[in-house]
Amino acid sequence: MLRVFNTLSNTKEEFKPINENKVNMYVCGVTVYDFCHVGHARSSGVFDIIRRYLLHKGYDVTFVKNFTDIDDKIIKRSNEANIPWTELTAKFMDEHNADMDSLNILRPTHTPKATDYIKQMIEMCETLINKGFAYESNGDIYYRVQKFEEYGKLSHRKLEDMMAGARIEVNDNKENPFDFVLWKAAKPGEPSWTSPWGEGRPGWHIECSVMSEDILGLPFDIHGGGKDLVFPHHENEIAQSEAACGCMFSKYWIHNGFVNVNQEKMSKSLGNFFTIRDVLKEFDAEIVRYFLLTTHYRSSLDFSQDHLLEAEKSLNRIYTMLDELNRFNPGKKGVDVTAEAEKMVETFMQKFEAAMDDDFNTPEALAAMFEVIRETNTLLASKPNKIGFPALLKAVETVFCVIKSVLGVTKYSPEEWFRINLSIPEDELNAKIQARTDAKKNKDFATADNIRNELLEVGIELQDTIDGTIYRASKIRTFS
RNA sequence: GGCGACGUGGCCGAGUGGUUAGGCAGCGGACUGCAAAUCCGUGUACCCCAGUUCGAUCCUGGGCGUCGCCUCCA
Repeated sequence: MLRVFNTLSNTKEEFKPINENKVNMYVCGVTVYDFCHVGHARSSGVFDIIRRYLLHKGYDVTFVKNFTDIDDKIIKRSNEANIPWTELTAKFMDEHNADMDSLNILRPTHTPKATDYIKQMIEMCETLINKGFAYESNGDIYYRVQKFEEYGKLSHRKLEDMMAGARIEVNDNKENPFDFVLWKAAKPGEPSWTSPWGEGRPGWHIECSVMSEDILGLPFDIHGGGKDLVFPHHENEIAQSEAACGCMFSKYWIHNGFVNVNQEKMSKSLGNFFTIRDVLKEFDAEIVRYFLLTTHYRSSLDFSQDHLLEAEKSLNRIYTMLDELNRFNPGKKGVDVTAEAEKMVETFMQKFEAAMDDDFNTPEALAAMFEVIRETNTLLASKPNKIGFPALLKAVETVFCVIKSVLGVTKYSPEEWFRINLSIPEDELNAKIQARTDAKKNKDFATADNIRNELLEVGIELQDTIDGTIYRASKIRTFS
């Protein structure tokens, strides 16, 4: 039984989709005016894994992630760069997609853009005005927060409490300082659309209300995003959508924790962010993806080079096992490990699903995977015979098929993984390995060790096995 | 000021009212020409104080500390 933590109830709840086998989910995407940073990677990674696990459970998942392609920051940035805002947003949508692809994040089923839904946003404004939930003021349209009795139910705060500690700016156009804008009148020179209230453009929150309803219908199953969106963004979405339709908006609300740098939230405003692009120059995308799995999605995740290096070592351990498995030649002698292999898969599946069923506990799921790795290494050391080895191979394939499809890591073959960072031509390397093998044959261990040390300095590690010498290349890093 | 989260062994990080998380690093052993990889063994861990309990790291109350939301933000 899958249990998910619902921000709305502040508890883990049994997950029961509204329609049998169908899951509709909507995740808030990015405002496209800059490159994505690691915080975006986390959010995207988290919801990708949630989606993949739901698929694994057999659900038919429709996954919507929007692009916010009109807002103050976009206008500002396009003015600064002196390029049309549409060009700016088109560029960063492409860049966003490239980053997400490299992180092995499945493309959403739908990726609506706010500006494609202007008409529907105007209609929702009209509906809300007609129902008394919104009002016009100098060409702006505001949501009348006090009219929506349940306002605050997601973020668990009361309007009165918020008013008491209010530290928000006074705006003469508003009836109440917590009223938020649905539609704003255009200033001269700004991009704008024609509306019943004159030229203007949409406020931020309304796009998600409109696009989710248009594509998924109401209510839908899961609405997600970063923790920082709980208030005001998601609270406001609920107010708009539930007031407009008179029904439930989303059944489950899922929010991911932040990425921290030195105990502080990584954010644009603090300026302590790393773009995905920059991190990928130093670390393979799979390392970044694995790193995201090492902490539960609701906790904050501390971003540092050390943690990425640890993630890399963990992946090395995984690929080492897979490599040794691939290279193993079973003999006539040996043991039949069929029973152990079958038991191993069974135990893994049980532990893996229990972990993921418990609010997508990926660190515990990884622990189950590492148990398979140790067990497999042990079984390999016991020399499986021609009957036992295929059973072991099949068992490991079954396990890693799940790891690949749900967690989205170990997409490489071991050969690829240990070759990504090869720093010298392979011919040259093979020649050196041959020279060392010759030296070893002549008991000239000094020469052999020199060659080995020389290669180690360029990131290539040699290992002697029964079937000859193999190599593993790792990235030479300039820092630390 | 209002609301909330967190504090686990050298580091990271799950979890539980009494019985092994897992990874990284360290130490001892096996293996190796030596290594590496791997396996085996190895750690008086749960911020402080009080309470509930036969028993609390896990429950309750208080304290200290860190962080987040309340303004754009994944």
